[in-house]
Amino acid sequence: MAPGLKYVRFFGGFVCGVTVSTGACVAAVKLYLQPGESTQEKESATQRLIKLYGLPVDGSETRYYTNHILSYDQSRRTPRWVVEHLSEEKLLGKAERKHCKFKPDPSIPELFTAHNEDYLGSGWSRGHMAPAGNNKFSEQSMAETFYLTNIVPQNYENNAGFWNRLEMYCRELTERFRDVWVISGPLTLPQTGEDKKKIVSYQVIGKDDVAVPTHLYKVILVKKDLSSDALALGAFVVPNAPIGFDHQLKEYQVSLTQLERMSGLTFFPELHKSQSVKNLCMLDSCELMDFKRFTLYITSRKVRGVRSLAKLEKMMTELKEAGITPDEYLTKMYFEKKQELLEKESSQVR
DNA sequence: CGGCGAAGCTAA
DNA sequence: TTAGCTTCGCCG
Repeated sequence: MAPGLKYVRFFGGFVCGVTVSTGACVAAVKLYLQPGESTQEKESATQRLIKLYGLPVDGSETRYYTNHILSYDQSRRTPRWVVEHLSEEKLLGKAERKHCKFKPDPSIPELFTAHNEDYLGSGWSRGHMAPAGNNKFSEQSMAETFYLTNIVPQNYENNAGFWNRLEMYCRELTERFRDVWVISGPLTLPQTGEDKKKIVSYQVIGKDDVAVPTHLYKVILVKKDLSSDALALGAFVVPNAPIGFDHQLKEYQVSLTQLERMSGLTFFPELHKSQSVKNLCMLDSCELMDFKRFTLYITSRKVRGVRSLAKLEKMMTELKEAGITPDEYLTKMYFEKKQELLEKESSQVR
């Protein structure tokens, strides 16, 4: 392939691709034309550099998807931040994650993208920043959350456990607030050694050296209704490690300023400090599902997808052995599934 | 809900 | 024969 052609594809792919970032295109063109707009007779060496060869590009421009927005870190092969909006309506649909596949984001140049092979067998799971479960209303938007631009290497237990319950809490907030905005992303925080020196170190995985974050953050901003300006905000920094039911979400709350200092990001630049923003954990509970409720929820999800009568009975037995009594919802689902499987299995035998 | 990996199938 | 995809079963 000719270098010239490769450059064109590269430029087009990542400034003006799927991301619909017309703003970034305009900005890039403007910058490029600036030296030409100069009325000076003699161009400076700097202007010639810009005109002839251009300045470095970091690929961090804002990328727009159907239901999330993100900035990508081409060096770490993970997002820097991912923004999404949640509402009750968006959680109602029927889109299913089983129809989705993790895949490289087609708008990212091959040189800078992560691949599934980086994650598989690495000891780390592929953790969504904008969760699939927030996109029940649209197969398209759910599929887009499986692009690896929205994924970070995440501890299995954390992903399926504490972080999962935090995502559930965000969805629950839509029951009490008209608008819920969430910003999520990875952090590689300095750690103090025995000698008191602070060192930033993080694992990288796969051929693409995908950075494993030490922590994950989530900023939650809620607005009660259309008439009121009242806002509440919570910022959380969670270790990328197993976190049991003996820990509370509030243990991981930090001030927005603290998180901004850690991340190098300004999260709501137009939200003036003067405007009154309440502490989310004062206005709302900030309590995640406890063990019993969580187990009941997970079991009901498993019952929904179970294939054999034997497995169904086994699941219910194990639940009771754990000292958990099925609630009304699970009981109803159990009997429905039992009836369905009885009909199916009897028809197969004959 | 959040994931993984082995088995099985298909196409080149 | 093998790579690549789908199906299936598994776990927290």
